[in-house]
Amino acid sequence: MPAVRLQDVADLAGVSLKTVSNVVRNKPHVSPATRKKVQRAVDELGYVPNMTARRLATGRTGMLELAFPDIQAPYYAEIASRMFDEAKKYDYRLLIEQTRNLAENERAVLADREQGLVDGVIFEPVSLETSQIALLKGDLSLVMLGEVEPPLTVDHVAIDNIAAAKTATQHLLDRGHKRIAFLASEEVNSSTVKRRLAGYESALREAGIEPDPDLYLAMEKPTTDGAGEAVVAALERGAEFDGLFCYNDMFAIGAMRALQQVGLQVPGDIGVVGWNDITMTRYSMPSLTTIAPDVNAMCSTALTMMMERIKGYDGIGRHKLVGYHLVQRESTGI
Amino acid sequence: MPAVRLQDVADLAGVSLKTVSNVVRNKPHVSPATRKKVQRAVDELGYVPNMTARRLATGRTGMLELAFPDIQAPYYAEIASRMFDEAKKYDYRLLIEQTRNLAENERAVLADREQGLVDGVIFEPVSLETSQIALLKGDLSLVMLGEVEPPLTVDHVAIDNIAAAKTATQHLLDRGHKRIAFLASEEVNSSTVKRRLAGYESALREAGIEPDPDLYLAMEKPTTDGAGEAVVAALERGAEFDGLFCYNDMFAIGAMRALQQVGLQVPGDIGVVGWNDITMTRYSMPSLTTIAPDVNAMCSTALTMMMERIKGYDGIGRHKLVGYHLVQRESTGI
DNA sequence: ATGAAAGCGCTAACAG
DNA sequence: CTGTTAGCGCTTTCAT
Repeated sequence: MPAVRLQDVADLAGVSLKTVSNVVRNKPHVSPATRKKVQRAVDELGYVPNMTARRLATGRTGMLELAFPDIQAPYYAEIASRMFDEAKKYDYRLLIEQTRNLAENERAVLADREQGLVDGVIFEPVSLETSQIALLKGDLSLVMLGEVEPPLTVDHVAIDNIAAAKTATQHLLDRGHKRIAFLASEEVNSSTVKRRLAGYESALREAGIEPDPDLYLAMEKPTTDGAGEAVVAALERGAEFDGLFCYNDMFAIGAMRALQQVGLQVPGDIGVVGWNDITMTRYSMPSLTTIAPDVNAMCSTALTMMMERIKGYDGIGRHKLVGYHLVQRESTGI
Repeated sequence: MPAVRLQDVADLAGVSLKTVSNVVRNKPHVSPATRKKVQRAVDELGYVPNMTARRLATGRTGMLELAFPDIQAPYYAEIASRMFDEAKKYDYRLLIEQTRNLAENERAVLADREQGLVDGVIFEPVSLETSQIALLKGDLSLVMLGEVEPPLTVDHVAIDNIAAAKTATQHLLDRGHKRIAFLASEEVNSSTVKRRLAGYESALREAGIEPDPDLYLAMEKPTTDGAGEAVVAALERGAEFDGLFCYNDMFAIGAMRALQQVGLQVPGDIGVVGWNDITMTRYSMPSLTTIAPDVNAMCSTALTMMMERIKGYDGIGRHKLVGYHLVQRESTGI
């Protein structure tokens, strides 16, 4: 079954190669009669265009890269899923690349594009610094996701982390919790942690509460287990809190499990809030109150900007914020 | 920054295009001196090979497609993650395609390959029938995952679902549970459901228990919520059971949540076993006993077979089984 | 409206 | 060990 080529179809239809090409790509300048004749030959031979050849000729790959830490993290899986759908709208396919939080891999993401594999990269870096990104970017069409400060030339979409963190903390305050702890790992993404911490502190101060450094629960390991361990360690060293705001949902789930294991009730003794609204937050015991970023808007905004870049827009980097809301569930009462 | 080509490097280094090509691809037949000279030119110009052109010339894309229902399902996310790593070993990249359980999409997976985008497809179908797969396959390098009966020409890797279901049921029996229910949705993948049901019934019969049709809990919707609803419905119609074997972990988590919500204890009143050993099973309340397929072996076996197919092996389809084991957690007592 | 010819950048015979 | 010559299959001027 040696691949059938444009020429084969042209021969069978008795027209030139060019005409077949026009028919296949639905270009104008072909008479209906010719079109029909060619179409029949295409069907008969089962012709399918060779994308690689088309790419070489057009210089367009029809492929976008989505690079983030880890496809196994539910939040990223959700982003991937949405991006797949969004890319399809523009007739683009998505190539996923996992950085595993390694600066080395993040660097490779920006360098790889020269391989001509993709037309653009949508990238959520966690380790790479702004200066490095600017350095490596070159003329790559790049859109960044998340909180890392992008270089001036790079488009960027995120949610307002400070405001959202404030919302989460305020919710805990509203529910009557007074001593609220903040659980995070600097290892994940320190600039984002800083923003959420700022929002958390700001909410406390507005309520007349001075943030207690003792209630900043830093995790040793940026994992679900690490979250549980950090909470238990805090309890053991005598830290007292009745509210817990977690950097992400998995940390919150790990923390809730650890709390319940040492006999504390959620939300009875401690109210817990997570971040991301991953699917599992609806099924954890108790279900988890969380900050839900508008992932749909994030993905569609990113793709829109990407398409503009690909089409040639070469202006200064645009910084867009998308919405979020707090979803209240059992972990903060009902 | 107009892309620098092989010829540009050749000009600068003062050698032929072919020699540069040899240096870039680390081929032999190049003197160390020349190699060094060329390398310097490559570095100076920042030359990076154009993959598209290379593909067109070699006919090899260096890309594999992984097609399955849904990247957001934790089990598939795990498979994807492992496959990414495994593919990298062979210098292949992975293109993910979600079928969303639609036969139409599954058909497209098998047809798309002609686009020449990928060298092979690793495919977990749930809706497509064997005959259709055989029809559409053509000369595509294909390896199938999961329980669908593959055509004679197609390679296939799976775990022994009947034996594993038997193991799960036996475990419940061993823990003293007598009336064990089976929770599944025919909609997910009916042939797999049948196999697991067979294993479940076989374990019961060996224990001298006649399977009670009343304890086959069929879900209306193949979702986590659907699992909870099915369990509650069964309880309401008076079904009595003290053990529950679930088609997958998410269903088990949904079921456990529903059971606890109506005041039943897990494992006190009802022992629960899931399937897949997704990460969340370690953090659910209670943590979930589950069947853990050897995903690593599955992925490496699939890739090995794929590489053989790509290299030209054209024999009959090979059917490989990989291992599994039962991981005991709190949902069946400690 | 259709056809002929010239590449896209690279690899792969085949000479030298 | 190095250089020359054809393509890979498609798109795209430029004629016709």
